Amino acid sequence: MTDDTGRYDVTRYQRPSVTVDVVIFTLCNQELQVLLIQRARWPYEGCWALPGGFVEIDEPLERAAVRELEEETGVTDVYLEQLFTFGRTDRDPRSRVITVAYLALVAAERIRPRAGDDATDARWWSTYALPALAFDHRQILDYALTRLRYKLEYTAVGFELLPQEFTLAELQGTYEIIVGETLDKANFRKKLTRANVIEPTGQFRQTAGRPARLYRYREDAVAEVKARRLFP
Amino acid sequence: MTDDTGRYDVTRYQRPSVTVDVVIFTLCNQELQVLLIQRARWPYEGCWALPGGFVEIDEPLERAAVRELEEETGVTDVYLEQLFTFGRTDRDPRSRVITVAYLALVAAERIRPRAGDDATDARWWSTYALPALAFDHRQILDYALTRLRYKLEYTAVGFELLPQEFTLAELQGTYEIIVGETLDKANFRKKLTRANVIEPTGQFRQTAGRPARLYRYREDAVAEVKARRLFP
DNA sequence: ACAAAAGTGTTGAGAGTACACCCATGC
DNA sequence: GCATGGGTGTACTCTCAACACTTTTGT
Repeated sequence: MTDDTGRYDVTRYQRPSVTVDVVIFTLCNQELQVLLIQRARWPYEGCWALPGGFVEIDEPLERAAVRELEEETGVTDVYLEQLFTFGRTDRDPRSRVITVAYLALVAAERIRPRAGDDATDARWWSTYALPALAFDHRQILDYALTRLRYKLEYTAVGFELLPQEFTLAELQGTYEIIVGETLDKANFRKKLTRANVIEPTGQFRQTAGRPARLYRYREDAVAEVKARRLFP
Repeated sequence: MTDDTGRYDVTRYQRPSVTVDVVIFTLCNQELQVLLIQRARWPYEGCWALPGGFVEIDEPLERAAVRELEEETGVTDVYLEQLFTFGRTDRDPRSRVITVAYLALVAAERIRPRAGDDATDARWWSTYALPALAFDHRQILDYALTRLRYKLEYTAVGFELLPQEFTLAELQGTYEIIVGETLDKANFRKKLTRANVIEPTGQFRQTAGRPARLYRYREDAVAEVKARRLFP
């Protein structure tokens, strides 16, 4: 620490503002969607932005992220992961603002649509057709997308976007949507079986054809699938 | 952003201090070592800590990390990667301090030993025999170690700890020291060959036995070895 | 019976692992 | 020649990817 020399102390420094921004993904209409809110005032008035806000002085970072997430979606207890801290000096025209970005995954049916309780417009956008974003939020979103795709390759994180019980076809569809390529049914199933991260519930779901066995995520499964990547 | 509702503005918030802390690893005496500095004053007076310091108000985050690194080791242009941002409210007894942790890898012979230019004691410690650390620095260091070991499995980052030219035995030794297990010589070589990240320089190094071929890192190599993990 | 969707088996190619062996140098 | 360390070949196993196939339901 620079102040170990005795030449500086904590109060001598101008302090930056610190915010959290949360990239909230969900799966809806066969699309990966992200929640954006429309800014009501300068700067970037009318522009869409990631949900986020200032970190309170007595609030842990992650709790700030959880709070923002809850304010916008009404859900708590979802997958939340710190992504990266963005600290360019010119990223906010008002003053020096450092933002800690988080990645959240929410199953579509868990979202309680928020009554627009503070006149701020908020809606889900397809990640394939995004509007212009405020600040460096486009960069943050791209980073989040890259991380999500990458993470899907070697962890079981895809379950977080599905309901508690799901069929293998639904899970495969999730993966296909996110990574943007089709996967072989048989091989996908074999890998999941070997990874040992899901278990059948014993229930079935009616379909147009043969009923599909329902699975759930194994609570005792290791989040990190050590063995190999889950898809090609 | 919470202030989009119009109820808040930037100046309304008490701001935390923001620091960077850098976990600087090197390889020396067949050990993975980390650079620590001894604190001269309260809090944690006399205690060892990671090098770090406050982020200037007009200074990008990464530049602050580079600056700290240069102050302590005299080197620039080394491998530097943002690790994680630690934001517990009680991590610094002086006030709310959020720290952005960075991971740096420096080849031992690049280090210009710094004359103790500001009476602060600084030295390298083996990661196997660490002293008590100030703040939450032990947690940060453990996180850095985990990340380094993990990253070594699927990237070529190990080269950063070696001189520009190295033998395969030296490279294997690096990996063995960091992951803490012995590797099969033949298989290690085959994997590196397939990964296509190194090339022979044409030079040789004298040894007690047959001279060893020298290699260098391929500039055009992709940092991320997509194919497979580099070791079992 | 047929369509639709679930679910399985087979096969060849390549990667991982273990271990034995050969090669070049100094003394 | 022999010790020393660098460097290679081989054989067995496992995983991967592709693709054809069987099973169970509704109509």
